[in-house]
Amino acid sequence: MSFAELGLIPELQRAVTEAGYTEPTPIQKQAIPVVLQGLDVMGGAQTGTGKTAGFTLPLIQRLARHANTSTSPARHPVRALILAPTRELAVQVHESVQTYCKYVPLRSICVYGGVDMRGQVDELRRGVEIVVATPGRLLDHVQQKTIAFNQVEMLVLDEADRMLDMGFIPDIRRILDMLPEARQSLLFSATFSDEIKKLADRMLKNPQLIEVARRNTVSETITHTVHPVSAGLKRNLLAHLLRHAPDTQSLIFVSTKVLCGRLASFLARHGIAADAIHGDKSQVQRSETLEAFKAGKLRVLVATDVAARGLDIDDLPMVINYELPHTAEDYVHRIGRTGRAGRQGHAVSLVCAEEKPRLAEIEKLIKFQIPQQDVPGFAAEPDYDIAGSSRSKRERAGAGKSDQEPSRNSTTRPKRSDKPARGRSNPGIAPDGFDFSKPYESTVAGTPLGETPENAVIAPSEPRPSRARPRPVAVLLGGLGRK
DNA sequence: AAAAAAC
Repeated sequence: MSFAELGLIPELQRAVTEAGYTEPTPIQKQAIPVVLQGLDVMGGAQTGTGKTAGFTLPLIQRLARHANTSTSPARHPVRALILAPTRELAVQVHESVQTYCKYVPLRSICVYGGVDMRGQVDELRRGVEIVVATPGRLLDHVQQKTIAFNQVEMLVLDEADRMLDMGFIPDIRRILDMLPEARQSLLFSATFSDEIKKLADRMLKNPQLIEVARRNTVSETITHTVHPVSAGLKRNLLAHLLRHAPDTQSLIFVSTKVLCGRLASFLARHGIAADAIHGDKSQVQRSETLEAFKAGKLRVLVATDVAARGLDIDDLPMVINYELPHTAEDYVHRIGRTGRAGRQGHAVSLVCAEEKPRLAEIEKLIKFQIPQQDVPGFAAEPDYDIAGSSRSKRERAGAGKSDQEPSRNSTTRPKRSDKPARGRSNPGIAPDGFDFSKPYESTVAGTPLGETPENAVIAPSEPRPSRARPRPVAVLLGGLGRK
């Protein structure tokens, strides 16, 4: 089966061939003919299945029926709207649009926040048929009257379930209310919850259901590994793993923005080309970092779940879950960044005792047990199997050390008990005295070395200069009801 | 539970 057989016009076939594709993926085989007919679509597909080309190609062809070669802006009204939940995702979809528009006289733009509006306004004024956007900035343009929706023929909602999670639904509703009734609409979502169905009812007319690759299944080309490890040794283990795979580019997921930045600078300070991407970084930084990673200038990208879904990085061989995600579904999304398009991929998870329930949930969802592998020198403490009870946490906090009982922390910080208690003999303190498992506590430079395994690879480095912290310790502890 | 997204 070729793209020509799906009914694509020569201009698109040529662009597809030049992009290096010969055979349509299952979702493309299903979606392209249906969209070409002008029907509404409710689509369920994982990322990495070719979903984006599955809707951009027929969308472009529909618009190309009446493409206008005039240079007059008035001849280039907005005719298609594609909405995505994150800026990176919008950029990526737009790249696909641009690739396939190469031999078709249609103009497109990507519109998102965090950057100056003027450039976008100028481009809109010159006339564009296809707008790829994140909802907030799009509404901003509506308010400024720099965009008009009265000629919109097609609407695509990508990653609708994520939009829902992110609270975009009111924005989506407002946009829907402004669009012409007579239009073709496509909705893509990884899950079909009641809320998604409600949105689909409102947005789609007589939708064709397209679903490939059963939801929450993972690619067969990915090998999964769990390394049991105590929380305090995680970053040492990470450095160890990275060192033993020197030519491997990897994407590392953490669950908070603070840890994200700290882990990246920790790795960078130890000679690994690493940077961080998360929502508190400026959009310029986010774009530059992602580009540097894609270009191979960074070996390691540390990310929050901003990067969990949809991001397409070619040939990414390894994803590491520094912390397991809080919902099992996010595991599927995160590791979906590797092993794409039939390639081999590795999904490695560093799991401490408190995360075992999450691991069980993940294994239930993906329907198989992930092999566990102890790394010599980093194996989790004996009570690894005792998940959850605060008593075991307290014991664990002092595990292997008899000289000091860090009772202060273990009793006053119940919510952070999965992190190692602070103390002189805490193995969570690295040789440089930097304990980044404690987001809000400053670490005194020159803290005596903890019990680091013999084969730990952290090189000694300069004591970290003490610097101002965003929030004083006393305030935080007070807030948690200390004493 | 945390993350993301408009100014």
